[in-house]
Parts: sequence; C-alpha cells; structure tokens
Amino acid sequence: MKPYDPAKIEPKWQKKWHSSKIYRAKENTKKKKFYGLIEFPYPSGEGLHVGHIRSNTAMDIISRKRRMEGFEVLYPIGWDAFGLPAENYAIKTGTQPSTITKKNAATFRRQLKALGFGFDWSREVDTTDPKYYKWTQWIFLQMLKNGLAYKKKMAINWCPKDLIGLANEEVVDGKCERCGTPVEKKEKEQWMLAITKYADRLDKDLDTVDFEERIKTQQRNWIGKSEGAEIDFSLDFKKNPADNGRLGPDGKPTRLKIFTTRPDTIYGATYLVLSPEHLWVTLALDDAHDVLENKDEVKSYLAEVKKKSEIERTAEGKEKTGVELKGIKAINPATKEEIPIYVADYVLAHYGTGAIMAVPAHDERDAEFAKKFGLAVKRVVEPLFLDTVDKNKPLIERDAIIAIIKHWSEDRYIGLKWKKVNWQTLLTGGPDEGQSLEQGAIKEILEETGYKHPKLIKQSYTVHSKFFHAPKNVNRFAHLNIFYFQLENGEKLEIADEEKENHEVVWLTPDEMGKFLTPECHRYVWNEYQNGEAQYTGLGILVNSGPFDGRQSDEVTKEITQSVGGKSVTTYKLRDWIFSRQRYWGEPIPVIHCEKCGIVPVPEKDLPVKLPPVKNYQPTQTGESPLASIKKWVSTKCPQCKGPAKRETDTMPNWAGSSWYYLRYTDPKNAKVFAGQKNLKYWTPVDWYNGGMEHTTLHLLYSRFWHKFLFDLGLVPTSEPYQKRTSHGLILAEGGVKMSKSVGNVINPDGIVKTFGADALRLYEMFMGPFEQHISWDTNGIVGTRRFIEKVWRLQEKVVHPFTSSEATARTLHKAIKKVTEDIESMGFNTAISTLMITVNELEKIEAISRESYGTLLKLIAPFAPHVTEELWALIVNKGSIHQATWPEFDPSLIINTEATIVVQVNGKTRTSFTAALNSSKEFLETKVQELPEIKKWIEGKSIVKIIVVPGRLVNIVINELTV
RNA sequence: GGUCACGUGGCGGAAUUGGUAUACGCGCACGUCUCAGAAGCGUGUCCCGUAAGGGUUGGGAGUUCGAAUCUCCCCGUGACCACCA
Repeated sequence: MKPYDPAKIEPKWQKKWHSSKIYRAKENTKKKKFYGLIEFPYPSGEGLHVGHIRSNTAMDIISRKRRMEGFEVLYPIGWDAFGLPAENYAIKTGTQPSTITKKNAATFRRQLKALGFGFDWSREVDTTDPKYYKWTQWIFLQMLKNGLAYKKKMAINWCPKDLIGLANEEVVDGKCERCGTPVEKKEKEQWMLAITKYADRLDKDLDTVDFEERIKTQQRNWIGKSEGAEIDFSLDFKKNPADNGRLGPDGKPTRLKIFTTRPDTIYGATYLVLSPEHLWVTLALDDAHDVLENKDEVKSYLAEVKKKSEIERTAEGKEKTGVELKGIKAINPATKEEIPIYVADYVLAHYGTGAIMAVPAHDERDAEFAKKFGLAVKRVVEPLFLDTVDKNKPLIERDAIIAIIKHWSEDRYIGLKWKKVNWQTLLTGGPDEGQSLEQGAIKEILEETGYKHPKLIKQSYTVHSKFFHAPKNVNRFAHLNIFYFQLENGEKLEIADEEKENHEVVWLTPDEMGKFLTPECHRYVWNEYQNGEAQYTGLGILVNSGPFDGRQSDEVTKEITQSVGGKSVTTYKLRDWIFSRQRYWGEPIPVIHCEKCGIVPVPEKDLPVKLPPVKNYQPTQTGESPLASIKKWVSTKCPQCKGPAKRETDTMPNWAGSSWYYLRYTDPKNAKVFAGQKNLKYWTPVDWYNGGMEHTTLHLLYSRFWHKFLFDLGLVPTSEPYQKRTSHGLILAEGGVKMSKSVGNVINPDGIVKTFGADALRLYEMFMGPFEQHISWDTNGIVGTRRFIEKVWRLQEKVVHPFTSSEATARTLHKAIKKVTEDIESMGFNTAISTLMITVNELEKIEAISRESYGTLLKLIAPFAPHVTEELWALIVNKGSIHQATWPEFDPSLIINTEATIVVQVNGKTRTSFTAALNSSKEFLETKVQELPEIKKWIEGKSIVKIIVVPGRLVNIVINELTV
C-alpha cells in the first residue's frame, strides 16, 4: 500500500476530470435535470475565502449525489465582477478595473479548481464582459419600454465617502452598508425600477416555492404588506371660512386622505398628523394661499426637519417633535368632532398617504406625541384576551370582577393559587343577583380569603376575556371590572373547608406577583396597576364608538370603514429600486438624452454600450460619474432625430448583472438572445439555490423581480427563478469575530490544501458544525478529517476478492446509506460525516471486506471527498469514474433491527437494559423485566403501582417509594 | 424598543412525534512504536464517591410514569427589523 499523498492524487484527478469532461452539462431531454446554483463570487483581490468553500462544497456534494442518482446536472460558476473594490483599487493605482478583474478571476479559478469542485467550466460567465452586459442592458431597455424604468428627482441616500447613491436596501442603521459612513440625503435625478409594481406577487408567490422559512419571513417583512383603509377627513378653514365647501389649497375639495390599519379605532382619533414632506403642507405654505395662522412657525419647523440627518431622525428614544397647523381643523367623520392637525416627522411621507389619524389611546407613538403636546386621549377599545375555548360548548357571558387587594400595612398583595387547575390569579368573582359589582367583590373577598374589612380605593376600567372554565366545564365570556381594595386590618373569618380545598391564599410582594400570575389578562391588569395607564394596542371590545359599542374590534373593521366612506387598501413598505450609480465600473445605462426628443433608448442593434477606457476613475464631487468627463464618449447623435445628443453617464448598481446570471448559464454563448428558449425550458427553474442570508432582501428579491418581468414578456418559462433556496452560516475567525484583512485573521485556503489536502479541507468545512449556523474557524479541527481519510485509505488492505461481507457489515453499511442519503438532502452534512466516521470505525474492527462493500463506502464518501475516493475506486474497485457510478440504495430489510435494546427504568430512572426481540409483546416484557436481578433489588418489598411499556424501547416500573 | 432564534463537557457539536444525555471530532492524560521526536496505533476522558450509589443540558417553577425536548417566569447570547400608523 502506497502512503496517502493528496498533493499527488488531487491535481492528477483534477486534470483527468477536465479532459474527460465529466462535469459538462448537456441539454439531454431524455434525462431528468438538476440545476444546482451557488452565488457567483465577486473576485476580490484577497482570493478565495474559506466561506466560499463551505457553500460551494455543500452544493458540490448535492450535485454529485444527483449525478450519481442519474440526473443530468448543471453546476455552473462565474464572476460577479462589477463593483466598488476594483474601482477603488483603480483610483489608487491607475490600473484598469478590467485588468484587475481578470487577474483576480484567474486566482479564483485556480483556487476553485484546486478544491475539486465539479463545476462546468465551459459555461463560465463574467458580468463585466461586454458580451454579457449587452444583455443586462437589453433587459433594462425592455423595462424602460414597459414603463418599469423611470427617472425621478428625489432625495436619495448619499454616501459622502464612497460618493455614491444607495438603494434603501444598502442603508443599514442610517449608514452606508459598505463603509459605515452616515448616509446623507441628496436631491438628484435618478433612474428607478418600479419593483413595487411586483410587490404583491413577490409576496404571494413565496407560497409556491420551497425557501427556508426564515428567508420567506424576511422577504415578507421587507415587502411589508399590510391591509388597511384610506379615509377622508373633511377640513374646516377657520382662518378663512370662505374656503369652506370650495376648494382646498391643493385645488381639490377640502379633504385630507389618511391611511390606517386600524379603522376600528377611528372614534378615538383625536388629531391628524401629516408628514413634513406632504404635498398638502407644501401648498398650505404657498404664498397663493392664506389658510394658516402660524405660517412662520410651520416653515421653521420644516427647515429644522430638513437639517436633520437620517440617523437623527430615526434615533432611538428620540423625542417626538411637531407643530400644529393653526387655522384649520379636521372633522372626525365618525364622531363629527373637530380635531386639530399637526405636522410631525414621525409620520413618513412615503408610506400610506403620508398622513395619519392619531389614536393616542391605542398607538404608542401617537400616545407619546399626545402626551408631549397635551392632546386628548380617548379610550375606545377595552382589552380582550382570547384563550382556548371548547367549540362544542356554548359561550356564557357574565359580569365579573378582578380585585387587587393590598395588605393593611405591608406592600403585599393577595394572590390565589388554584389547586385543581394550573392557575395562579388575582382574586376574581362575580355578584349574586341583585348585587352591585362592588358588593359582589366584597362578598368574594370574604368567601375566598376571609378578610372582613376591605376598603374600596378605586374602581377602574374593564377588560374582557374568553376562556374555557375547566372547574365549571363551560366557556366564559367574562366582562371583568377592575377594583382596587386595601384591607383596613387583618381581622378575618375562618374560610369554609371547601374553599380551602380549591385554592390557597398567598401574600406576595409586587415583584413576586409579576412572576406569579399565569392568565394573560391578570398579568395585564397587574402591569397596568404597576405602571399606570398602559397602552393597549391589541384587539378588544369597542366602547365610546357609537353604534359599534360592544362589538369585537377586529370583526368590524370593514363595517366601520364603510360607515365613514373609507376604502380598504393594501400598502407595502417596499419602495422602488434606485438603479443609478454615479460610478465608472458598472454597466452604462443604455439611454441617450436629446434636447429635442428627450430620453431616447439606445437602439438594440447598438448594444452593448461599452465602457470607454478612462484616465481618472475618481468620482466627481458634484456626484457625476467619471464617465461625464469623457466628452468624446458622452457626445453622440440622437438615434431618432440624428441631432446632437448626450449619453447617460450613470451606471447600473452591481445587483444588475446578478439579477439574471442564472439564466445565462443555461446558454452562455448565445449571441442572438440572452438565452435560447430550448435551453431555458430544459434547465429552469433553478432546482436548488444556496447563498447567504445577507442577500435575502437584496439580490434574491431583485432577481425574483427581474425574472417575473421576463416571465410576463414570455421570455422565461417559469414565474419564479428558484424552486428551492437555502442559506449557509458564515465562517468567522477564531474567537467568533469576522475575518478581515485588516485584523489579519483571514485563512488562506492555499496553505490548508497544501498541508492537509483539498479533501480534508472540504470534509472539515462540512463537519465543523450545522451548515445553516455561523461557526468559528479552527485549523486544528482539520487533523480529524485528515485522519478519517487516512483510515479510509488503510481500509483498502482489508479488501478481499472474491468475498462476501458478513450480514453485520451489510447492516452497518445500509444504515449508513440511509442516514447519509437523508442527511445530504436536509443539509445535515456534519451528521452525515459523523455517520461515515462511525461506519469506518466499525469496518476497521473486522478482518475482511468485500470489494462491493468497500465500493459502497467509497460512493457514500465520494461527494464529500472526490479525489481520494476516485483514486481508491480506480485502484481497488472498478473502471470508470466513481462520480458517474450509481448512488447506493439501502435495503429496508437490512435497516430494521430484529432485536431491540430495552431500557428498564424504575420510577423514571434508568437501572439496566437488555435485548429482546423487536416484536416482543407487552406482556412478555412486563414479566421479563421483573425477573431481572438488577431490577429485583429495586422492587423487592415495594408495591408496583403500574408498569409502562413502550414496545421496542423501554419499560418503566412505577413503585411506591417508602414515604415516612 | 419589537420580532424570531438559541443556551448541552476544556472546545466544535450529537440526541426533538417526550423514552439510555454528552454520539462524532478536536484537545488532554497514560501506554505502544522509536536512538529521539513527529506522525501512527491502543486505552481513558461530564461531576461527586473506594464502592454501592447520587448529581448534571443557563437559573427557577410547572405538566408527566418519564423533560435537553412541552408550558410559564427570569438571566444571557445572536440575527433581523427599527417611528411602516
């Protein structure tokens, strides 16, 4: 046996695989296809990151398994090569970004090949290749034609360091996602893509795909769909009554449209708030109108708001600011009451209608504002707590009380601990016929606690509760009035025995009480008592709401909306995509500005609009792209009128090229279309796409949007690009911090491959922890997977041919087949490898293994460690590549045990175990167990209460412990 | 602040329709091989206890014959969102 030498084996097989083209994907329509995708890397100067290896290996394993299962597999690779780092490097050194990109890609290519990934290198794509970005530009033109791309002057997020406009998705905590510089607002004409037109489908169609739940949730939250209503409030111009009933300052009838998700609280709307950017505010300040009494005050507030940065405006714990629009009042359409109107920056211009009705009793933000400005608070929803009810039983309504009873001298309160049900409550009860609630409360106190002299401090609000009352076996709909009592002294009667059996009275400090109470409504009542008037933002029973009093709030939303002439609408948090970048290293936006004809798209036959070479890559302080300074390139002819015209100098963000690259992989060389229909039909959708969580609201959402657009044009066969999406955890440096060049804790895979081999590295990256979880790098761990490979290598000495493996060996192997097969599907790579290690440890103990058995073992390991298994396969087992061999199937009869280990417990404690036939009867096990000597000593002289038998698993003997 | 995850040896982690906690790997200790070291191989390795036995899955309470797993409270960590009406 030769020693295991990965430095020799690995390059040898990499070369052979390349020349035999075994990873080339063909449009073989007779075979089932599998399209596995990883996010194509940005070829940075730092070279391949160990994180790339983890996600690439995972999909490599899945693809290899699919190939062995008989699928035609497409597992492609390419370069997402537009972007800031190359440009910044170019600014520093004067090197062409394209030159740097080519060099970096070459490094990546060499490193990826050294790891033995089964990519189809013949389909490599590069987003910066004009042959590629021709089609990126082409798709943009289709969007322009269809009204999805438009230009808009708007306040954009501007990074003063990178000198670049940012999409909302690229602003994190008010800072630039890349460099952490606080983002400023800047007015600029920008190209926009109307992703919001697809908001509803992007949300709804998540139901049709197999994405990890956390990914779906994050996308849904980002899209932020919410159902609500738009309601008009009419206005009363106090300063200038002549305007009433005529036109308002915006030239429209004197009405203000607000958006709310809680129309049910409209009777509690005590003022309106407009966002500072609201058109109505702008117009009210216009010199042409004279409707405000405090124009100057409002103007100075707006100026103040404008000065604030995004961070200041949204800072945590920031106090609410605002100003009243004096001279105008609004009429609440439900109560017909006159209410004031404010301008405040806590209302966002771009969401809903940019105006709200404020309900301080049931909204935290409104409450804060109302408190500061001394505005009216009107409670219209009484809390309702829904517990599980028994649907087969009627709901019995009754008035009742909850009493908080304070000790006569100490800061302690009465809690009741119920014995039959698992409740811990405040005192509750109800009046008898003819009694008042207060009398009922006093009676309950006497009956349940014995105390004779409660003094009423206060009767407060009401809460409601629907629940199943187990002791009386009915559903209750209780209207609970809250009473505060203090006892005057400790004088008490002995309480009746039957009450004693029901519950125990305990005196608790406020702290203890907080932890003691179990029912939600009791906890609410207690918190409110502790913290004073609390916000209630949940659903409940309406009060002070005219005809809707007594109704459940969530059930009357539509009715109330209609009653005030409102309209049900759906809104989204998602905003349109800012598509312009004032940068050099991106796809030029293929548009020409003509003085006569305006914006003219570049004719498709003139695509691609190529990036010209430039001397200076520095962005201009004015926020224009470096392209603007190349006069020769900028000046051109208008395609329509042939007159003088200028090229658009903005470029696309680097999310553009990645929005459709998976389509290009299916037909990467096509010069006529972005991808041919035949190939698209065969390969799409992507069957399995793995990538990082950081792309969930950016790349993943953007590419779904582009795909849906292409689908609507009939250019792609499916409405969703990716059938399945999973996410890997990041690899962190030792100590759980991010790997970064500046800290110097980046792991270079080249060194690892050299010392341990690519196979050991691949195995380690998959073994180190759960795939979806973040995990710290530990170079020491690779020793373990290297030893594992050496063990597999040494097993070759045990192979005997011809020979038949024992049944025990077969059982071991078939269990491994089952576990590994299932674990790969669920991305449980760490447990799959652990199973393989256990299997190899088992095989080491036996004398001889058949060639077939060894082959099976190698096949299971092949996706993880492709080189060493290929070598051993060629050496010991068979001709041809192991990666084209058939994936083993397990024999169910070899999985099922005929014997089972039965655990024997006494009072739940494990005492011994024994083996018995799997199908042993309960009766047999029951008797057998009592005969075991290890058990006899535990049960001797004690009476057996019962015996619990779980066939095939365990027996638990419950005995009477010696008490006293 | 909100939402959702998660918390298991010296370390990474395994075990989830509730049924032998600590699989697998790293590390460590001892042994073996060696002139010696490395690598390899073998044995051991949750805690207390000589043993019998007892204890242990962030802390506390509960449900259960039986809880790492289910429920409640508290503590801690992480991710996402963050004035979205």
